[in-house]
Order: sequence, then structure tokens, then C-alpha cells
Amino acid sequence: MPVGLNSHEIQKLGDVVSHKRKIPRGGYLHHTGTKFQSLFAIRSGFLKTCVLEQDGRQQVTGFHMTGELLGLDAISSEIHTCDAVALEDSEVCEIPFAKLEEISLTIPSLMHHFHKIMSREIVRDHGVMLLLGSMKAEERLATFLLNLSRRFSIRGYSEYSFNLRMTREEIGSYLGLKLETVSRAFSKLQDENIITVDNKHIQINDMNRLKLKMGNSSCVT
Amino acid sequence: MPVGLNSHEIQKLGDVVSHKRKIPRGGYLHHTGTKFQSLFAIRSGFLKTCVLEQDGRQQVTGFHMTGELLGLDAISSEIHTCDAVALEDSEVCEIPFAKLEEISLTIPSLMHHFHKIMSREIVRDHGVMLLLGSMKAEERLATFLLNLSRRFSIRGYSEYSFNLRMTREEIGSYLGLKLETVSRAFSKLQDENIITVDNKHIQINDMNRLKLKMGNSSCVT
DNA sequence: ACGTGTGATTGATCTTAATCAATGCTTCTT
DNA sequence: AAGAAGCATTGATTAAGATCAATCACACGT
Repeated sequence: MPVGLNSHEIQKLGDVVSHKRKIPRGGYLHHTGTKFQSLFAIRSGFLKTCVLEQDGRQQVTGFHMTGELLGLDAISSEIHTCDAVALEDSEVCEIPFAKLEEISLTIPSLMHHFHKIMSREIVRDHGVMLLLGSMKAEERLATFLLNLSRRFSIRGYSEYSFNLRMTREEIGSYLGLKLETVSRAFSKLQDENIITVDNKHIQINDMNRLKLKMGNSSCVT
Repeated sequence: MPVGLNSHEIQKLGDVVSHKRKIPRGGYLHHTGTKFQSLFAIRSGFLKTCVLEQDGRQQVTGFHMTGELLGLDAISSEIHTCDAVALEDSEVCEIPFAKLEEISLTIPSLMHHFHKIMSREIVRDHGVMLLLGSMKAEERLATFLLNLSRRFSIRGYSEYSFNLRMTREEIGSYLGLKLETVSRAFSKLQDENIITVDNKHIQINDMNRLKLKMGNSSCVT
């Protein structure tokens, strides 16, 4: 949590987040319906979160990487409302929520920062709602790739070349599409030389045209 | 905000939320892009929030009624990320956010309650994502009606009979459907005697069958 | 190395919802 | 009260994506 804290405050925070946990690829960080006690800060790795309906329907609600915070949804009812699954070997810091609230009473800037993080999650969700509610398949995929690209870039990796950690089916679930549609959209973008797809490896050849794809469906046929 | 507060604490909170604002039908509580300073608690009325893309695309992200809190999305960047528009004459309490954070340092239960509210918004958004990502038109509308019904019920109104405040187009935007599709879905539910539709007035005739509609699309043809 | 299973691609067809279009009903304005 | 504007319904057609199906590529375990 990169906030403007002095060393004493960082010390306090460090006392709270001491416990680390490793999750192997495919392992669960938490299950839907289990008791919530801690938030989890991702130190390394890549996870997905997904909600499930009683009728077996499933929806991936997010893909999460280093530095992001998981478990915010569970604060309201103290029960996890989603599964969190590692898509590659991952490591998280456990942050007991009661303790976080406790020390945030003494570090106003920490509390404020926490509020911003929660708010950012709400903004992100609204963005996904816009995507799911009003975009075509290809626009959704372009938006998704650009989002990943930006997040890799922020973390010091290439924005033009990266490996997907998730399957086509998981991408489809996140984007509200079937896996075949995702696959076709990949192929289409490749045919247009906007990206190069080699299984899980993605190379962005023309960032600008990819950005155009996100915005307007009507300009290209 | 119904929390376990003592009278002294309620007094403190009252000092913060003193300012009230009336918004006439069609009026804006806030616009996208304007500076964020306050949250708004709805005292009465009915509002929608919607995000807009640069290309004019628009998505209703929520309908909000008495007791709900607006503006949470704006905490992260201190800029409103959506419009809030009154769908009927409404009244809100303005809650300067800086002051709320300040007093929540001295009232831990208030801070905790606020965290729960933010978390609940995240859970709600995940539910909408599930709806947009995996439900058919009729299921979406059934889910929507049941959600409204429950919220009216909680506020002491009939869960079986109520008036919609929004147009078919707004419902469609929220549900990721075109207005014609919404209209057809209404007609279909009416044909099956599950609801009675008279323009904006909705009567639920068979709550159980409506709930079935929400879950499984495959059971009825 | 070989067989197996999972994940990905591509094609053909079908379903759903979008689009285009016409009409009717309310509500607001003057 | 009459007209206009906005909102809603319904029908016909089209388009997007789902579904069904076949094949391929690759990773994994034995």
C-alpha cells in the first residue's frame, strides 16, 4: 500500500500484514460462503475471482495481479461472496481486517487510502458493466487486452507482449461471451494485423488501431 | 445511517449531514467530471446514475431510492465518474466526505458501517455483472423486477404492486438490452400471467413463477 | 515415446436480440 | 381542447453471437 506514511506508521502497518500465504496454481485463496476475516494483498502471481449462482452459472468478476487487494466484497456480510483462484503460483499477504480498521483509526491517511481503493473497485466494476451492457464482442476483447496491457506496463512489463494466464473460457466468462466467440475475436484481430496470437502469448502490433476497436464498432467492417 | 450509535455520536453525525438539497424530477444531483466533495444520502425520491463514454455510449449503473448513499465512486479520484439524475422529485442530505472521515476516526462503529456500505455496493455491482454476463433478456427483467420489489417491500411499500419511475429505455440501458426487447419481455411475462403491466404500473401476480424466471431459462418455452 | 485429456480453432447452423418501421397511447404545452 | 412530443407496443427483418460439431495442438503423466 503505497501511501504517504512515515516510518513509524509503516511499522504499525507491517505488524498487521505480517502473515504471508502461498497459493499454488489452481489453488483457492478463499471460497464463496466462507467466513471473512482478512483482506489479501497480492505480492506476486495472478488470480481470478468469480461469483457463482445456485444454478451453476458462473461469472468471472475480475483478474488480479501484484499489488491489488482482494476480499473487499466480503466486508459487508463477513462472508466471502466469490471464489478467488490462483491462475499461477501466487503469494499474498494476509491483512486481518479488524486490525486494519483498528490501526486506520490512528493513521488517517491510511484510512483515506483504503477508502480510495474501495472506491476504485466500484469504478472498475462500473466500467465492466458498461462493457457488458453496451459493447460488441470485438470491442470487449480489445478493451480487455488494453486493460491488461496497461496493467503489465505499470508493473514494468512490456505493454506490447505478454502471456495470458487465463483460458479462453475464463476470458469469455469475464467478458460475457462464449469461448468460441473469444477465439474468433482473437482471430479477427490477428487477421487485421492488429495483434499476433500464439496460444496464450499476445503481441500487440498496432496499439492505436486496437484502441480504435475499443471505441467504435461502426468504423471498420 | 442506522448504526449502533449513542446519542452523543448521533449528534456528531448530525452536525456533519446538516445540509439538505432538493432535486426536481429531471434535475442533476451531480455531473460526470465535476469535483467530488460530498456523498449524498437519499432522504426521499428516486434517482439513476449513469456513466458515459466519449463516443456517446451510455450505461445506467443503478437506480437508487430512499436510504441509499450516492457518490462512492468519486472518492478514488475526487472527480464524479457518473451522472446522478432524479427520476422524481427527490431530497438528499449532503455529507461532506472530509468531515465524514474526520468524525469516523472518533466513532469506530461509524467507520465500520461505512466500510460495509462500500462493500455492499461492490457486491451489488458483481451481481449486475453476473446478470449482464450470463442472463437472457427475460431472466434479466425478472431479476430486475424482483430486486425492485424487495427494495420497495423493505421500505414499507407493496412488494406486489408498484410504479416504475424509469422509462423502458433506462431499464434497457441498465439491463444491457434495447427498449424494444424490454417491452417484449414485459409483454411475455404478462401473457404468462406472471405480472400485469399497465404502462409504468407493475403488478406481480405470481411471485414464485417470477422467481423461477430469474433462475432457469430452460424450464419454460 | 505414446496415449490421453485439456484447451483452442474453425465451420455450419440456429437462436436471440438488435434494428428498422409503423402505430398507438400518455402527458405536457399552449 | 388540440396538438406535439415523448414513450410504449408490436411486427418484420437482419445481424450477432450461441450452439453443435469436428479437428488440431499441446502439455502431462505413465
